[in-house]
Amino acid sequence: MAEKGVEAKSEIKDLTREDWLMAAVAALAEGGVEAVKVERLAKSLGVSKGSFYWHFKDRPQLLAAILDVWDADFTQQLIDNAAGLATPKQRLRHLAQDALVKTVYGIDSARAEAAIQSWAATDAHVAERLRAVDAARLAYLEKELAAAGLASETARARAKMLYLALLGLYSARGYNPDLADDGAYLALVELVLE
Amino acid sequence: MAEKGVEAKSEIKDLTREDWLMAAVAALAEGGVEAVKVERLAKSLGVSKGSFYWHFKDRPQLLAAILDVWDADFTQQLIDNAAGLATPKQRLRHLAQDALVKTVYGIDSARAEAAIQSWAATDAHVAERLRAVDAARLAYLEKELAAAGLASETARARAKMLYLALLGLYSARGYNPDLADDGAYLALVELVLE
DNA sequence: GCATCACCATACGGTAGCGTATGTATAGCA
DNA sequence: TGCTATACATACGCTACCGTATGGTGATGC
Repeated sequence: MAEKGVEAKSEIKDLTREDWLMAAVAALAEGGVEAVKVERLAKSLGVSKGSFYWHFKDRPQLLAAILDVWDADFTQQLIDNAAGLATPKQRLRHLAQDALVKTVYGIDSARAEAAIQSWAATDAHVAERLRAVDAARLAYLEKELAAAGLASETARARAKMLYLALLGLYSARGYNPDLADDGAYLALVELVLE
Repeated sequence: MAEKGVEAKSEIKDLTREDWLMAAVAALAEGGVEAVKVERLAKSLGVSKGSFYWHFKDRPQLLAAILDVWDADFTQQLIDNAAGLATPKQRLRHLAQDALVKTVYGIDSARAEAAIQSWAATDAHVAERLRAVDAARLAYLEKELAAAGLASETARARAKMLYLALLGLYSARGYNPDLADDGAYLALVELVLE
């Protein structure tokens, strides 16, 4: 009786490692690292934690995998997406837009970033990885600002302004949407470009 | 034999409610809300939790008291300190300096702020109080920027820029001192003032 | 048609944390 | 010398976690 197509509609299928990972990232974005608990995720996925320990060695391994997902899917593509445009100003504006609207796999990347930020404040490994990401983003901003005609010292300072404001915006998204004003941020981009 | 001066040097004195509170605020600044645990604080204070439950009803009451301390001692004085200066630009510059260097009771107020920020992302009561503080700070910045000669729409947008960047700087202080660059922030203040 | 393997459930021991109940030491005071 | 209040210690039951051990089940190979 049961149809055997490659994928039946929504049969009670086994979970994949990615299912667990995405649930974990979602939990991180919503409640911070302290919300990423094995047994809570299991309940939210409708399985027991026996499933988790099949796909992962332990909780630290899950947390490390979360960072990898964030690094690969939430971080890299930002810069890549803008690379095609002609002028530095266009690229910077496009990058700002991207940084503001992005949701990946249905997860608000701003809240994920904010969660990782505060996570980094208490975990040296996370701090190290985050610093690396920050450095890459800052270097890119600085480069484009210099290409847009700013002196190198000015470009460096203004890159930090842009990035600090972005971090603040990510932080504010979690509790104060009125403050987390995309328009204000875009206005800052214009201001920084003179 | 025992001297009975009002305060002997450092006898094994009983703790006060304030001792507990300050330890709690310090723990919050260093490890976030999740680090504010009754039994951990007790150990760090060299007493048992019997002491805690003498001074406080329960943990929620401690957390509420933390917010009160932050509100009163970390928030209000900032604006008050700048009030005496002559021109709006002077007041804004002084305010920026204050926001950057402030440590209260030996606690880095930036890290405390960052902790409260991420706390607000998962607790509606905290979010509400933080929004009120944000609104007051923003209103002040906007007022001074307008007094410095900016059009009202511009003043509002630039107040948000300044404040978002400050939040970002607070966030970065916890893990990336190079990014949390006071100089860049002060340069932003100047840029915003044209 | 039976063995194997992928995937999951169940049950367990252990820790950290909360709040409560109750005992205890000390100081002030009568 | 006893009475009382303050400030803490100790011991308890409870919950939420982690990780492990072990058993079950359904699909697949042969």
